[in-house]
Amino acid sequence: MTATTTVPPGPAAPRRGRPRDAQAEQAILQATVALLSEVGFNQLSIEAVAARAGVGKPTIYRRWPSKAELVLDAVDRLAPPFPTADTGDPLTDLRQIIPELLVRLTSSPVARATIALAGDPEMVSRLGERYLRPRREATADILHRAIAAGELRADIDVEMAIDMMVGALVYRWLVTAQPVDADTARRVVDMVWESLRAPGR
Amino acid sequence: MTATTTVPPGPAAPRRGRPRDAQAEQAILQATVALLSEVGFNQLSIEAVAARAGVGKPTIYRRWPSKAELVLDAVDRLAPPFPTADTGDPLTDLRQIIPELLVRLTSSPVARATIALAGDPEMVSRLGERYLRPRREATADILHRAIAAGELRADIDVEMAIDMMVGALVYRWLVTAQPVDADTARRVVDMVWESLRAPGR
Amino acid sequence: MTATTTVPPGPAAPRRGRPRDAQAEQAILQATVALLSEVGFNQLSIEAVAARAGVGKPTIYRRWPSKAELVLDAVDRLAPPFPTADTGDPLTDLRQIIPELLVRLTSSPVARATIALAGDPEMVSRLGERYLRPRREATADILHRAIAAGELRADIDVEMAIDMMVGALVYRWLVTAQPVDADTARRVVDMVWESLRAPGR
Amino acid sequence: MTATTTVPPGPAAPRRGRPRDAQAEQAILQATVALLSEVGFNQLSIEAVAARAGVGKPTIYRRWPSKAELVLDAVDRLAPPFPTADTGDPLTDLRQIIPELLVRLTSSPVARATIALAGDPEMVSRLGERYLRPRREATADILHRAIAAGELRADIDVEMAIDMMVGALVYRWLVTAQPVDADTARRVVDMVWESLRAPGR
DNA sequence: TTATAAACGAGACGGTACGTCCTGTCTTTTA
DNA sequence: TAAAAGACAGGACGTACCGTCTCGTTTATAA
Repeated sequence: MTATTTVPPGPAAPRRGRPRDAQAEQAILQATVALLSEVGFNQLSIEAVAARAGVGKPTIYRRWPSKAELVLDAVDRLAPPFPTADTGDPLTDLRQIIPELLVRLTSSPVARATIALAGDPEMVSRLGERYLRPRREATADILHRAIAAGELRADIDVEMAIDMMVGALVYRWLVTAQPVDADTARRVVDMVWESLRAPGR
Repeated sequence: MTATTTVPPGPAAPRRGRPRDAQAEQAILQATVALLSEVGFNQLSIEAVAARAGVGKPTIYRRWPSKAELVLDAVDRLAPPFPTADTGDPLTDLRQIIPELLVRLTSSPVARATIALAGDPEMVSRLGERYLRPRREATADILHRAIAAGELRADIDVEMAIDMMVGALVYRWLVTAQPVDADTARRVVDMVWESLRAPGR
Repeated sequence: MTATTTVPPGPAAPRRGRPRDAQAEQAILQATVALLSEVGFNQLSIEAVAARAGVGKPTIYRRWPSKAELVLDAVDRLAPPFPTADTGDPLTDLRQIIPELLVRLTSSPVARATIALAGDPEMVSRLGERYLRPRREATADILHRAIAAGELRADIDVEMAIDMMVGALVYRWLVTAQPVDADTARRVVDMVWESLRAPGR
Repeated sequence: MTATTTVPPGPAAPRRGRPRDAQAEQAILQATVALLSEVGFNQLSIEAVAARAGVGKPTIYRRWPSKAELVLDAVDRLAPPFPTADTGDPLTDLRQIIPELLVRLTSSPVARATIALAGDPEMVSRLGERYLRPRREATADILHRAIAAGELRADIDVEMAIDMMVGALVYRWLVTAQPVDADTARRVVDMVWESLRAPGR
């Protein structure tokens, strides 16, 4: 999604004047990502992004009102494509989707930089809406399928289950400052699955 | 612990010249905490801290080498006192210690500001050493007692169990931007406990 | 004269395409004059002129290559109509023409703005050619008539005499930042006339 | 005179904190003068002055609130030392002082740049107070001595006489964009002197 | 009548400079 | 000798204009 400040009123809005340069936008986002992984969020300056992208500063400010918004867009643009799985077996799906998601996330060059956004509550909710929600919903679907199939208890708190799986891994990554490997991720999935299993299965 | 750059050579060292003003140090830390909760880590400036504390900038730089170190100290100084529990029953202990810890943590005015420190891997490890480790170890002790008592399986990964409990709650707090209440924390504890219980108990 | 960059090749050149909008030109010049008297030459921006005139910036740049040229044209367009006099008596003519000229000049809203153009030698010569020369020549004519009539000495430096009259008044206006009144102007004329009078008259 | 914004309250005011660097001030004024003669007032940027002087921009803004004030000070600092004369004969004094003053003024590398200041009435009065007034008064003294000696009429307007001499020459320099030579200046002095001479001398 | 050509307003473009704020250091006076 | 005060060189901020360049839309002559 593009962070245009003025949204065109409709599909047939003519947008007078010279249109915005799509190449410039690409160059800015790429420069942002490159610099994020080089110097981190706090040391990132709009000035440097403009220089690296070969673009004037106003061209950046015309599109994004702040550094945080720019980084939000850049991270979003660069987010690893969401892994999906529907093998018919929910546990297999989970064992595939969660490790892949977390491994990708925590090995992304901008992942840690993204954390700095979490200092601002507003940014957290923006990140949540654009980045986390779709991934959460896919995971929730799998769990609901498992409940429908009788594999998991019917009274479980699906949201909490997701928080346990994702939270444990993200927290571990954050605190230990080391990437999360697929094996660890799978063990977490199994532990949570075990604690939610329907009795007698 | 105070981050003095020049450590006194011994307990009986007279330290020539005018001694450092302990009041100034207090004022600086208090001003830091106040500003952290007002404007957040990213917007916090040494300049503003000095002004609010009624202190010169060099007085701050003499004691702390960077904004991050200053914040680290301020957060540490303000950290809620660590809750302990040893009722004899490990589950009761966990049900007491974890909710109290998390509720305090996530309602602290500087909690969110602390997150911003996580953007810098160096700061993460510093935070971990000074703040998280003692709390982790107390929790690990409880789990080890439970294993020794035969209440939990002997082959469990204690570190991972802690990450699941704490991570789930921290992640939920971060992502939903809402405080964590004692009831939610207790449910997480119970879920994890259940998944680790020794068979037949 | 309008400072068109591309001069039409002749009076009967049809110039294909849409002709330039005369209304736009008027609006631009008027906006220029208005802004000149409001903010002065140095603070005048093409951007503001375009906005005030309800015109795009290229429409201005298409006609005038620089701010100085635009202001030159605007000043020229607004110059007070040149007073003339030929009563038969040169002193009477001078007493009429010089005060009127100077009073008009120094009370014009753009007069002071014009001074700023004098910072650029190129602009000075342009201003001289277009604005000052015709007025100078009319004044010189009067002095020459006076010489021919034997009222002034034959060996006087006419150019210098003009500089004394006009220069004294312009300088006074510039330095005292007050308008020049007709009475003062007439006294200057009389002083200079006196110092140039033919002996025995 | 130095354009310190905050004037020390008295001669014995200690002024706590690090004092302003006199070398920096010199470097700034010299850089200003150099750039003025290179690019003129309108093209002069504070940025370039700071770079040339090897100084941070705030160091300039701490001392001078605007480009105009800085230039005013630089011009003042560079003003040619005021020529004086008191030979006993007022006409000789005038013939000496006026040409020297005007020749110096109009040949200074920053003279034309100074003209741009005249676009702002405020600057004109500042310039007048600091630069023109003392020179005017010296000239007025000579004329008053001549009146007292009976060489000039008692009823003359001294201010106007000065405006005629100085104004004619400045105007000529401005309009013809050529330097004023000593001979021309002397002829102007003589013309004005002649028109003011007491009858019978 | 239909191209073709040029001007129109709007507004984005790469830039430069603005004047402000903050950085981390250095220098002075006071205690 | 550390304190406060405050100036220092430097660098990034976000803004205002610069002068140029598309855009899509008139408006007029030429084919």
